[in-house]
Amino acid sequence: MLDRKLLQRRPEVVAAALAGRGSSLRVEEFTARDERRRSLLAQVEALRKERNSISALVGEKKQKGEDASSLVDRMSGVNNSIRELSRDLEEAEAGLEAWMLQLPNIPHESVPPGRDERDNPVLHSWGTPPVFSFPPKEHWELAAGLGGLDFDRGAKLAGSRFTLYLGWAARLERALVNFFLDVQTREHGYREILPPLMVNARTMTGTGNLPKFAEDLFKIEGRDYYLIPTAEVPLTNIHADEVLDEALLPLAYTAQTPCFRSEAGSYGKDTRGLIRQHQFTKVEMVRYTHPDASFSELERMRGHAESLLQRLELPYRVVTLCAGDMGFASAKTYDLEVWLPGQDKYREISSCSNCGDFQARRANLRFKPAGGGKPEYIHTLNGSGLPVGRTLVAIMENGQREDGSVALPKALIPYMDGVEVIAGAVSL
RNA sequence: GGAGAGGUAGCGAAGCUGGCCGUAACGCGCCCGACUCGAAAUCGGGUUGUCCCGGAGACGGGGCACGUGGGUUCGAAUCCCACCCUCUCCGCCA
Repeated sequence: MLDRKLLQRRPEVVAAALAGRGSSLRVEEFTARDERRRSLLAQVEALRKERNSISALVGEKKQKGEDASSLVDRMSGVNNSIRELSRDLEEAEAGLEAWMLQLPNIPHESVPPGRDERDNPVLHSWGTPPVFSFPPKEHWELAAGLGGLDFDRGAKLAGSRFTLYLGWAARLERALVNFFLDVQTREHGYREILPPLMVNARTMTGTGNLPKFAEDLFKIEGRDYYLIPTAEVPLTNIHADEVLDEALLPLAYTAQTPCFRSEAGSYGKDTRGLIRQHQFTKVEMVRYTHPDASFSELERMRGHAESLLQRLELPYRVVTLCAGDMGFASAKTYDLEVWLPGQDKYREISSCSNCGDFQARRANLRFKPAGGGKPEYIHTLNGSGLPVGRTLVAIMENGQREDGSVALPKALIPYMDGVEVIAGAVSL
């Protein structure tokens, strides 16, 4: 949610930002709605003031035992007006609120302009894509020889975009989760959280997943429960409606959770393999920071994600998302793209965003400044560190050998009971 | 699911025979000051949020908020109804 004051005082700033994002919302609509709301509010408040003073007079008279019936008569007229105008005011407020919830965040000034992913500049690259003496396979082709990933039975059990992991693949999934959490908690200072996997609409609204993106979510029928599409949702809402001491900042949380996504808009995309699933495991990072620190904290958090890829010896590059390609709630986003030899291209594996105060306004996340003063909105950041399925894909494709086996990164071997190579004969 | 208790400021807690008690008693915490070489202890003072109007600003005027939403009433933290959540006991359950 954007600051109403900003929309009131500098509508041109918001208009320019919306245009840069390719949004069709028009700021003039805010102005019209807000003016109507404020005019109604002024009327209602004046009437309420009158009601309060009459009511006080009635109280005095009654206490003295005097007759107050003329005042009581006058009050019924005032009350009727209040009732009518309040109804209009409520409608105006609700309409404005609904409109505001549709507004995306404003890109930070350092965000490059652009329409879509083709306009995302590469910040830097790490590692060298491996050279193979044979045509590298995609991960699902490798899995056909190695077992471990049973796409057919996943589909039988649940449907398309569900996969059954067996043996080494299930074990590798668990190894990656443990590896990621160990690094994040021991070395990067994150506190491990195990949040609910279902949350209510209020929580989904806090992060910006509702009301606009209901289509992307799985909802429990007949109940106010939604399956989380990422741990960002519960982690960012942990302190909703709280006022934290400034001394607590920055807070850093991590959690590994299944993520559930309907993938409603992606029919036909990535239909084979693990790249795009309805359910996948992800380790997420969330940071709550002082407003002055959020952009430096974004760099730090991106470093945490990069560190994981480096330890896994996976070549990647970092791109800065252009204004037109950024997510709804983000003020600035870096994507980490890992090299996939089977696809012969870089594919997104981590997204690190600074949402500024956008989510904090929705979720009512504030801190009390150390020197005293009014509560201020916290800045929230989130990043994947890392999604487990896509990491498993990258490990398979980058570590593949001519015989169809897969050499594991050294960092994972302790987590795999010393197994160094996944081959057909491996039994885990 | 059944029975009972409760949801008030950052935290704890009073108020709940309806009207100067909601800038909300009292306690803790926090901030400023005194004492001290300094600190602790002690003493004095301060400390809700939000929205609207006016003002460059210090600030001034007003509305709202006692879990949420309704209702009764001239007037509701206080009475009534529904719902949500927490705690205790019972039942059921991994």
